[in-house]
Amino acid sequence: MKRKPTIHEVAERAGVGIGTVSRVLNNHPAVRPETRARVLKAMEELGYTPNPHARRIAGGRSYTVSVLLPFVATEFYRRLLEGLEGVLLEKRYDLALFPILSLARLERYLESTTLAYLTDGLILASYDLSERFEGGRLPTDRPVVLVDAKNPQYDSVYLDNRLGGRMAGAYLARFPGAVFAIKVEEEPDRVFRHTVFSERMAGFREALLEAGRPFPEDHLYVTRLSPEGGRLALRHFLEKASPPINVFAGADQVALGVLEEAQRLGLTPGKEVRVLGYDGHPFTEELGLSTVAQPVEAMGARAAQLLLERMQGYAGPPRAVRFEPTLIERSSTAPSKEAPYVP
Amino acid sequence: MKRKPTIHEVAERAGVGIGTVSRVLNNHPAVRPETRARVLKAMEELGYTPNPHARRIAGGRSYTVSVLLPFVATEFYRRLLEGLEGVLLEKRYDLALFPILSLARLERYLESTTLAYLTDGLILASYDLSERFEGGRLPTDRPVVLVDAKNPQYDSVYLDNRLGGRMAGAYLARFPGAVFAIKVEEEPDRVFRHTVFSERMAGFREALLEAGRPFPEDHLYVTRLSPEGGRLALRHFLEKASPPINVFAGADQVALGVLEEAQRLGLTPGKEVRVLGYDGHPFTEELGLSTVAQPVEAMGARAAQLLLERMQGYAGPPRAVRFEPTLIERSSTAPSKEAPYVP
DNA sequence: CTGAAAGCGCTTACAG
DNA sequence: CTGAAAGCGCTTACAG
Repeated sequence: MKRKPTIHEVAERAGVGIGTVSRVLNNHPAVRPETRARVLKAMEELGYTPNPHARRIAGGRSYTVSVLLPFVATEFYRRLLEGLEGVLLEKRYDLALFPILSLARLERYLESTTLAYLTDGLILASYDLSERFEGGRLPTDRPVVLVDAKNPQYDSVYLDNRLGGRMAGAYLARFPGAVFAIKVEEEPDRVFRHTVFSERMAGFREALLEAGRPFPEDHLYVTRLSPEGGRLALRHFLEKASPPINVFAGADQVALGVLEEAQRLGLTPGKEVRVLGYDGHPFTEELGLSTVAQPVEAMGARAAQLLLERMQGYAGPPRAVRFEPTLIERSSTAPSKEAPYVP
Repeated sequence: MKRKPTIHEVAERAGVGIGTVSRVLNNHPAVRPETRARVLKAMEELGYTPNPHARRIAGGRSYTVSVLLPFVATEFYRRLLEGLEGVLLEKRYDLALFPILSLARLERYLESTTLAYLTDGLILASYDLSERFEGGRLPTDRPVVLVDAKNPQYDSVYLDNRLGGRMAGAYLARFPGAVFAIKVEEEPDRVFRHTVFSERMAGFREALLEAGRPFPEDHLYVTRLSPEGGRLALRHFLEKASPPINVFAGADQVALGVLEEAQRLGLTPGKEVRVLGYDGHPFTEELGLSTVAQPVEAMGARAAQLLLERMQGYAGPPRAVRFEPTLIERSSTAPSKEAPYVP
């Protein structure tokens, strides 16, 4: 395999100095359009791509951003990364992912030796770090943006999960039949714990209360995040009440299992068993699963923008960007078009 | 926050040239022990740590290794990384983790722009890549080592899962009562599919056959990898046969659910329900869960060694290192000490 | 608008 | 065994 072309070869081919090549690389305005075009062409022909290590050494920027995220494999993080990547790649930034498998690892990430620390900025997903670090601040001088989490010390992009829970409660309260809910359990051994599931459930209870609908304790089923948890939950609920019943599944993954089990039992979703998910993941559409949708990609994109601004020197106070969920009604709660939902 | 110290400051403090500092950094033999000691002391006092970007630029090595692994959060990968880190950190190499969320991402990892590609070597975990890339080779000129996977083109470290399945089958065949098994389903949308669960089950069936024990089709329950899957499985099995029954759970995670459900139903593990897991994860010990244990940490360590050799220039033919599992008998299959298992 | 030069933090022959 | 120098692939004032 032959060596990667360098800036020198590009310069030679384009008939310019290496400084000029560097300028087009960095979108410096002081380059004549024709010159720029020639350089771009040379890069194209050579298959040139800049060496981030050299950029880091020379200019102090490596054009890569670290994303620290929980080591849980869900559609949520897939979508979040899509949102982040969308805006970052466009600005020619690269992402380095750092799944947090343990606290020791997180700390190592933040040590100065590791590459993670040597990137230009950090996105921290889903963790409330205030309890873990002194003063709630990460030991880094790089800009940091939180997403799916909130902290007064950093720019944060988050969803109002309590509102989402309230929407779910108000919606299901309209229907006849008992109301049930599934709460996703936080893993006890998870390095950091996030509170999204509790928040959803708190909002849900509030809304039911306001609607005057009873919600006895044994109408709540707690399980880990898995479709099988949803299956077990539905079996449990059917021992408590007869159809029609209404189930707020707390997460689309779990709602999927409720649908699977309903089908196995010959119960019609949207009729005998109304199921409402949470997340708005792509797969809900083809399943006809009603859901409280989070604009995950948009949240990721926004977080990336905030970080970009910080990396470009913005030094204002921490910003908190709040997103709201949307309830999407599909056949799992409303088989017919007769009664479209109007909040 | 003040700037990181550089090699120059270390040199000055130690009263030597920067070349000498670099030599002790790289364990070059031609350094007088006293000089080395002085330099080390200066580094210590300054809190010096070398800049990997500069090292990469200057010497062609960044002392970081990329680990590409599936984005599935299991104890298995946690242990694997421990094994890898153990030997790599000792040799002053750093790890960069690249969870493979999608095929597009894998390909981007391997493009020359990204940091992943710019590390010194690659560890690829659990994926059989022969179907995905032309000629079964990754588009990189860095050394590559596979772990928990096997490919004739690369150094591979793998477990004999078929043997593990056979051991499980031969072991459970000794007991009275019907034999059941849980097969973990491969996620259809997983970028690459690994075959470990099928291999285990194939070995299991073989051993039962050889032992003359029947294994009807409906004694196999298929589920995703989750404790809840194990709970559903046990309920299913108990509709097919009365205790005592024997369950090969295929994975410790799933076996955990079988134990949970047995407890819920008031059935005694090791007596009414014998449960055998697979993986040998740490949590099995305190649960008293019998399991077919994989030496995951050792596999990781071995893979790291192979990669280290390659990075140091070893150019021999691909090596395949096979590991064997061990059956650990605990109370979930043998409540008393009366009949210790001797294969 | 552009080139030549200095410098980023290292490594590595080259001399001594 | 060790220092001084050249060079890795870039960026960025500095002159023009």
